[in-house]
Amino acid sequence: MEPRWLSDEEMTAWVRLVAVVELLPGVLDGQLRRDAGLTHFDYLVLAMLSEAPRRTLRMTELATRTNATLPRLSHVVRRLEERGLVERAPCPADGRATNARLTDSGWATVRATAPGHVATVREHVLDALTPEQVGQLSAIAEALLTRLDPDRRLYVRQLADDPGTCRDR
Amino acid sequence: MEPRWLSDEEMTAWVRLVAVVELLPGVLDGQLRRDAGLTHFDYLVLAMLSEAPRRTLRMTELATRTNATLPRLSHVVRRLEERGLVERAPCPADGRATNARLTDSGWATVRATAPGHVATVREHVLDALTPEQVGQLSAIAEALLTRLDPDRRLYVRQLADDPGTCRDR
DNA sequence: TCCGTTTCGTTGTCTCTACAACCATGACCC
DNA sequence: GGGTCATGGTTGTAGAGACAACGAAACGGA
Repeated sequence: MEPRWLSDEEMTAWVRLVAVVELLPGVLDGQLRRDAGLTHFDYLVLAMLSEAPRRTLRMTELATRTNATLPRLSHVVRRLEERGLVERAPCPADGRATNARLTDSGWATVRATAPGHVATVREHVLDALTPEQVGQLSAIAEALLTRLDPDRRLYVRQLADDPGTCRDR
Repeated sequence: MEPRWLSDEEMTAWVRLVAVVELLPGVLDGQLRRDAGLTHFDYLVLAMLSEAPRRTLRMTELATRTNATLPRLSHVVRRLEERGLVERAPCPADGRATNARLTDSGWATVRATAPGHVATVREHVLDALTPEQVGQLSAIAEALLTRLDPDRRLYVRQLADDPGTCRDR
């Protein structure tokens, strides 16, 4: 059962996409590590918390918003907690759940780090594209995510009424 | 020095791109690991060798074509050699250089693995896009690579007369 | 109430990657 | 020839992710 092979156009697009996927994390990690001792994933965790009400999210919700598995997030949050950037506390309403909260120190770190990070994103990604291409990229990435994450469990969604935090009943 | 912030369109595109970059490697690694015990990067190394004349490339050239650093490649090739998929031999023409060569076993592995890998690429990436979007993706990725790898040292290029292999003088 | 199942999260182990240090060879130049 | 520098590659080690196993709390019937 031979599969449908790739056309030249498809092969070119695929090779380039693979190269981007291989190189982009290194660029992001490099800048953040030099400037703040953070992984890009660390930054993502802190950023998601910083945007949440009370700077607090449940681990599961945080994993969803950072496209991560729970074990991975657990390790990362433990390390961030050891550095004083995040706190963990059991959820009063659900004994199984844990709330992660951004500390003042973590908040300060995010604020100090964001400008450099945004500059890097501009320099290496957005400013390389025309406004039209930014729109195309958005649509393409959205289409890919429907295949990469069919259940739509991951990546950001509307937050209308669910704060994602575990509070008192 | 506040940086230029991101517009809504830019932010959306960026968030989605980050999600793709986060999820795609897992999908590729997962299928290849289950079916062949290979990392996607392992597969890339084997595939590049399989397309080279005499199934042989110098380590530096192989690193270029796989978008990898030399230390990383060195570790990977050592492990592939331990599994009998690749051989290393000093280059007769340049005492510093090492030629990596795909063994018959490695060749068989590539041939056996390629169909499943291509099917995965189709299913999770290319078939999610219209032909027009494939072209857009190609152009966008090309534009990004000029920023991510300004020296153009990495990723595939024309192979006109340079075989990339170190042979006898 | 009791038992089975699901959900939530942590931990241990193994593999892989990044980074820096290192060694050997070749190239250049006086 | 003998410095000096550049190039090609390997190795050691420390850190981060994948995966599986585990435990604890909630839920859902019988």
